[in-house]
Amino acid sequence: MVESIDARVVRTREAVLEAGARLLFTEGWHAVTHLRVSEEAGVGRATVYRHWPTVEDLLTDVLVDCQEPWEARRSTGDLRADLIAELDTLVGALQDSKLPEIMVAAMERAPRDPRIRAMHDSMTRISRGPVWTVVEAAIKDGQLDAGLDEPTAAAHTLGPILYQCLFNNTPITRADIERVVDAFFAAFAT
Amino acid sequence: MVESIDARVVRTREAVLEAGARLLFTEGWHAVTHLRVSEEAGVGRATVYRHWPTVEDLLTDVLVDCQEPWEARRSTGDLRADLIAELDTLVGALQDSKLPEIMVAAMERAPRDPRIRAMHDSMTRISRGPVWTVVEAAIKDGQLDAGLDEPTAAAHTLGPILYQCLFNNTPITRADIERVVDAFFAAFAT
DNA sequence: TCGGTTGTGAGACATCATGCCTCGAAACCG
DNA sequence: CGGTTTCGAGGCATGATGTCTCACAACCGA
Repeated sequence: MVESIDARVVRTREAVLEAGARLLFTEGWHAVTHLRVSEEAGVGRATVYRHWPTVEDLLTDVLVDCQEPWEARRSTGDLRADLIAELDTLVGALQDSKLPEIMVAAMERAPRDPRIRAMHDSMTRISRGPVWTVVEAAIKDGQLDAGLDEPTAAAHTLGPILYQCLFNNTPITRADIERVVDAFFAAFAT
Repeated sequence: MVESIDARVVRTREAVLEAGARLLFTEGWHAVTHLRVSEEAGVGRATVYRHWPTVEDLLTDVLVDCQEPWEARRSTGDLRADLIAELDTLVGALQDSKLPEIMVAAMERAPRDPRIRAMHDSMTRISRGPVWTVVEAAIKDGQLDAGLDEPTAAAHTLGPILYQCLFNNTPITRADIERVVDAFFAAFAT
């Protein structure tokens, strides 16, 4: 038997989460406060507090709400092409959104809030998954070193890309991605 | 002709910057506020405001103050050993201080504050320098690909290490460092 | 040594964001 | 339609922040 939920609650949650996501992805994490979100959503400030007592509650829901499962694309059998394609997708997501800022903000707050840490871990896992799918298959095929595990594979593929994005602060080109993939193969191909 | 500076000013600046650094490296960025710093330094709150109107002013000075030039150690001629040694130093600094938190905090605030961005760039350059010194020498020796530039070399050495530190959140062992260095050589040795 | 100058500490004060609460009104569900 | 629940508006307490004043002590230069 399904609990029926008050239509007002549905409307409120929808409006607030939508406004929260808009604020998060356009102005960034710091803009997501009860006050700003309530204004943006056209909702009473107290109402936002009622549903999400803390900003972390709110942000958690906002992020869960917009984490559509990011599945790995179908393998073409060409290991190099597959890996490049996956990293390309990731880079695309990094380039045209506030994703880096959100990741960094989550990273910064993770040590002080278990829910944020959970979100950060979840984001890490999601970004890592597709790469690992490809790599894992290649290991089974005997094309890559069987000693590779998921964190290590991620560190050697996502690591350089994220470094360039977060520290070098330069746009990531197709050539950059190919260099990363080729370096990865040079190091771990059997 | 040198401007003589009031001894009281010197004392205050010294005490405050020292307290700021202590707070920054033990409790982290978020702990550095005018109030906390003034208490720690045994100085009036208004005095801190007088010298550093904003927290960013304060943090900038604190960080500039503790960025002793981080010079590369003397090359032993053994490329692999030299690179491992440099990365080892970096990892040591990462492990037993709040450095990761500071880097992340700077990263998060950089887009919204030019001074913080400058600090972040400066930290990036400082961390990158020793590695590049080693790599540059190896390129001149013909041991490494002449196409390597500083950002790329950093991405492929510091990138995986920082990824492990910031995303995997696992301690970095000597073996991890060696794997990174070996992967780097496998990819870029001539 | 001394006197004018200047930094300091203590604290008052206004402001703002936050979190909590209450209330009447409106919308909802059965 | 009627009891229940949510909503919006706004009040209130709190704590952090930034500014200001003022008496005092330390400083510097003569």
